[in-house]
Amino acid sequence: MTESPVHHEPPIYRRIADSLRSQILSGELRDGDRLPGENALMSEYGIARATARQALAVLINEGLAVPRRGSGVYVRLFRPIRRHGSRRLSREQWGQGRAIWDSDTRGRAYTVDEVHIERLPSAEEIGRVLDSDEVWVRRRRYSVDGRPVQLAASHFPADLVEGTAITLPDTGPGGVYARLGDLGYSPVHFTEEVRARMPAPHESELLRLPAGNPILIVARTAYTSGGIPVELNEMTMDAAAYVLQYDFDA
Amino acid sequence: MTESPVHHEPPIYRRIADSLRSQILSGELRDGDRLPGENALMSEYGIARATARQALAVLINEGLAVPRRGSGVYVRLFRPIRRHGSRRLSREQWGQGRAIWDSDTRGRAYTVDEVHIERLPSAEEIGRVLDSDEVWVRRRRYSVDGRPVQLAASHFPADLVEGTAITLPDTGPGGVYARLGDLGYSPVHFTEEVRARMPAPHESELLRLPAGNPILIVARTAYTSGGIPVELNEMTMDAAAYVLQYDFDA
DNA sequence: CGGGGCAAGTTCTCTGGAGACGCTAACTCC
DNA sequence: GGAGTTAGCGTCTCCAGAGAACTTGCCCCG
Repeated sequence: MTESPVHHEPPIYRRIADSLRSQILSGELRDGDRLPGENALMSEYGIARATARQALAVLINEGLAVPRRGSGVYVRLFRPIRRHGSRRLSREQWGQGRAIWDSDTRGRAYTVDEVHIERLPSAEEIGRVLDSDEVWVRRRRYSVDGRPVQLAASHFPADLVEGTAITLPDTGPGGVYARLGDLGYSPVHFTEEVRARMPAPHESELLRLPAGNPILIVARTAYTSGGIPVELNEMTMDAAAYVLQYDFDA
Repeated sequence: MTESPVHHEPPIYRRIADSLRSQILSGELRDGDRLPGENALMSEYGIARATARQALAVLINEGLAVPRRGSGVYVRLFRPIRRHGSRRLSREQWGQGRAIWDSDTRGRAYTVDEVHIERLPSAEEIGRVLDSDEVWVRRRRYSVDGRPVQLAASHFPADLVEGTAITLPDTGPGGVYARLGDLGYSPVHFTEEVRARMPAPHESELLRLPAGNPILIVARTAYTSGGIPVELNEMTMDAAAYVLQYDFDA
């Protein structure tokens, strides 16, 4: 019809956000630096407060900035350390990873906050995967420096692990996978990984997250080399600020 | 405003958002349904337009709703299919997964849009991991139904794959891992998985995403059973709408 | 019956203003 | 010098209004 190919300029708030983002990603603004506040943006660009807020909201939304009420908006550049070196992973040791929390910190040990163990009738999907009517469920909460970052629920076929330390809070040296090895289920193979970014439904209390906070869901199933499913693990993680790095020494 | 603030009560826009979210997650509102629009919320709750927009923005932000200009805001419930059954994965077959796009569709074949192959001097980090000065880089773009969803860059030590089909666009039957197997590097072990949610810096053109769109970065390193690193793969995915499910038949 | 144009409905962008609340640093007092 | 208080600053929430841009369905016309 008319001149529709008018290359529309992006709206003001987006141009400001793009400018700030490029300053962050280029290194001009560093992690922890304070972004220009609402008043500064208002006077600098001659815009209304709501527009300035909108520009900052873009960066906050993207996770590049964190607002602190009464103080300002600060850069939160999250540069994950990808790896420490080239190390070979033997499959049995999976699950002994370390967590890297934010870029400037050394690896810190995962700590397990809470452990709940139950014997339950298995839900439909879990029963189908594990081929078992009853399962032992290990629920664990992991924290890094006291901040909860991960919920994990591992399901084991009841008849397989009955009477072993897997049904106890303390699984002993080497953890669950060592106990599975004691039972002859070793090495363990992992399959069917699922990644989904979803708003948190109600797990918020345990992770101390507001409802709707984006979380990363990872499901992993473990099979013995004989093809027997021995574990179904579902991890719910605060994805916005979380990087998990496996770093195997042995 | 005259009323004194109740101590810990969430703001209006958040209460509305919570209400809508619970309707979505409970199934009361289904995928594709139209949410009440700005005008409807304004009259229903007696609020200003900006407040209604703010409530809807929460859900849009969380990925539970998608706005369509001139039409409305629609529920976009993303219910990932977790798994098809219990199948054992042999490690060599990793990389032959299928993608499930949205919950109500059957698995669709990944299609590779673009393939670029280069021999390059390896960047610092890649060189350290692969222990090689030069690498062959395979860049691929994957699409599902014509929509680009994933960029992948796989790096191989140059001396290891020189002259093989790995340096060609078409790697032949079985793909890259079969060719690695031909070379005697089989089975392949994967380690050091990294997950990070980041705003897209500039890859936007290939994935047709706006800058700042959240993407999921996954890095995976492959080692032979002898501990030789043979591949460093970095995947950049549109995480907001993406679920990758590995489903191995053999 | 098909196509073009129009109008209603909806979201998007932006303006201006106001009170509440949290943080911080300067200040006062002991 | 140390501790408590206070004022200023900055973000958070919400109000009211208006034009632009886009979608959709309806109506008119050939």
